[in-house]
Amino acid sequence: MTTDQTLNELLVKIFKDIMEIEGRCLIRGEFSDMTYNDFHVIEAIGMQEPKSMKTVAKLMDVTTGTLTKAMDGLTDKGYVIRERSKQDKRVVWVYLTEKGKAAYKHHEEFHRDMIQSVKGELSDQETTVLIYALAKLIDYFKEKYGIEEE
Amino acid sequence: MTTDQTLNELLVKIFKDIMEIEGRCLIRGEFSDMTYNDFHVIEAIGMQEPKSMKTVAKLMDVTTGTLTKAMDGLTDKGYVIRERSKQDKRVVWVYLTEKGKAAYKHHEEFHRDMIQSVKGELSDQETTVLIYALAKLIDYFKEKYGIEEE
DNA sequence: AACAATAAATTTGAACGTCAAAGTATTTCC
DNA sequence: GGAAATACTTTGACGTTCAAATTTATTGTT
Repeated sequence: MTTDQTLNELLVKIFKDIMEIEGRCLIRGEFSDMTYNDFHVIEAIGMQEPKSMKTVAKLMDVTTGTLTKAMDGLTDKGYVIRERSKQDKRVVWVYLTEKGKAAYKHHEEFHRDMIQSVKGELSDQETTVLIYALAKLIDYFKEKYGIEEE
Repeated sequence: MTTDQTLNELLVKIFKDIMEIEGRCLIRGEFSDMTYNDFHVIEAIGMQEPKSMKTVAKLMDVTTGTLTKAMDGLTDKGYVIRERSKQDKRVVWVYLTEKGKAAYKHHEEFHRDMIQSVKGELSDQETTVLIYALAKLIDYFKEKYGIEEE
């Protein structure tokens, strides 16, 4: 087995594992009525001020139509509040309820835990190489495929 | 910026990029009638001998019902051949057509390019460390979350 | 040999995520 | 005031997924 094959298989497997672990760890307990996508919407809304639908849709790289549907579910389930702007009545502001903020923190905590776990398993030197390699890969993507920052 | 934040952001970004690039690079030209999922089915079928529906479904971690639907599309589009076994008439064998094999290679090439770019940027020693680090992470995931090999 | 249990695949019905395109209400600009 | 642009929602279509029901075939038991 060449190192190329090994590296490829490891990357593919890491990818798959993280997907599976994220689903398994996030959607449980008080958050079992949520979907994987719901967490990403909540992440995009953020903890700070309200955002317009347009802004959130851009952050997520989806159409506003798609977002409207997702937001229907999140407001029904009590994670998000939708409010028509009074200044500009075309605009709808969305922001997290307390429940929504709890979900945000739950998601954030998962990521923090995962990073801690990763770092706990690696030496400082290994962590450095990992960060370097990932950054290289992102640079390469940007150069070759023109992937832009959001 | 702490290394924790860096690592988290890199991982999140890598995920997003790979999803976007894979979609953008794979589904084009002669393969523009395919979906992202189609490529994963084709990968699971493989270039070698035929596989049963059951086997492919297990490899992909989906129900056979889900796979049947995906396979409907792939046979219609001419990437896969379905044949009922004569030994055991419950079993259906699936295997790639020439077109299917071309799609397999197209997908494989994308991954090879990606790996080459990573390796091109790293020294032999760094590559060794990276492989070691990734393997360690996978072991850790398996232990902590019980993620199993397919 | 008959019958029950098991097995492989397909079908059905439901839910979700996605987009493009059409529709509604509002604002901006000339 | 009217045309164009904007923000959002709705609609219709398709893809992915599952659980559960169904069909067909094989295996195991008595």
